[in-house]
Amino acid sequence: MQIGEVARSVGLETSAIRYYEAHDIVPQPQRTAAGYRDYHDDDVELLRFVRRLRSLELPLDDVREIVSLRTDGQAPCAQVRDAITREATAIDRRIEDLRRLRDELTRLQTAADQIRDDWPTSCVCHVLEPDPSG
Amino acid sequence: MQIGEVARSVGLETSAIRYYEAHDIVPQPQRTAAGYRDYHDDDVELLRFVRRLRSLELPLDDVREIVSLRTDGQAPCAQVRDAITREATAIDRRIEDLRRLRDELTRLQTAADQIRDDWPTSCVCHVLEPDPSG
DNA sequence: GTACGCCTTCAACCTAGTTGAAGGTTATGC
DNA sequence: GCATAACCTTCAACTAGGTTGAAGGCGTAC
Repeated sequence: MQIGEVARSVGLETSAIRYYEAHDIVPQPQRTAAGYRDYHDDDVELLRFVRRLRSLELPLDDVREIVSLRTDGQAPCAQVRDAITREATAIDRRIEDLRRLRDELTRLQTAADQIRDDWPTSCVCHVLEPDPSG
Repeated sequence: MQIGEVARSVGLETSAIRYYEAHDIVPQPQRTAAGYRDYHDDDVELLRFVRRLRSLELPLDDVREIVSLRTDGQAPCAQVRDAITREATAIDRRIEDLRRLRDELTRLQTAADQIRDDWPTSCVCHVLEPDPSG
């Protein structure tokens, strides 16, 4: 199976697959006589697994560890569990940050709408002056 | 005023200030005879303004445009308004994505907790198998 | 004179790939 | 037998927004 077909089947770009190989996320596949990558079903399954882990936005370092356990025949359950917990915590933090930021942008938009009525005697940028974080 | 003092005053790293200068976000400050950057009050104000825009996570390209209008003596209100609107939209999308992702991680954690009771006959990684997005 | 803390530039590194150049391979049609 | 298209190969450079580190100069105090 050529890389393009694998890519379409798994839902990755060929460049991403080569990238994973170059960065030791997945092992190197066999090659044809012409030097083309030649993937077997197991390789495709592994790439599908990687795509799944990345779809959870797990960092590649975590993915590398998990995949290496799996290809060693060990169950990477504990590592997957830990990685998911870490990622969930990080996402909670990020959502909270973004929510605060979104509220601030809304406040600025509201203030800007009011200021527009005074145009051109006032400027929306004055609204930016008070920086709460220092 | 030396760069270190400016950095402490404004709340930026010295490396970030040099980065902004190198990438034409802010104009180059004067130099002392020894080649040290020498900032005036206006420069510091401008850097504070940049920090404020970045605290809203506006992209540097937007910041560059807004700052260049301001240093030309024009009111960058319209651009600030547009940039804030774009950023708010992007943040809404990102929050929605993260929320979905967070829900999926929660589901996985729940499933993992149930599977742990069956250990070692089952593996949390089986929970990963169904990939909803293809 | 030397120790410390500041400053300088430049290059490399970070994440997770994407894009493009230059060139080799395979299949199809004529 | 050859053109053409659609694959594939490697390698380098680019993305965003900086941070980190090396190698060296400057300023002041002891």
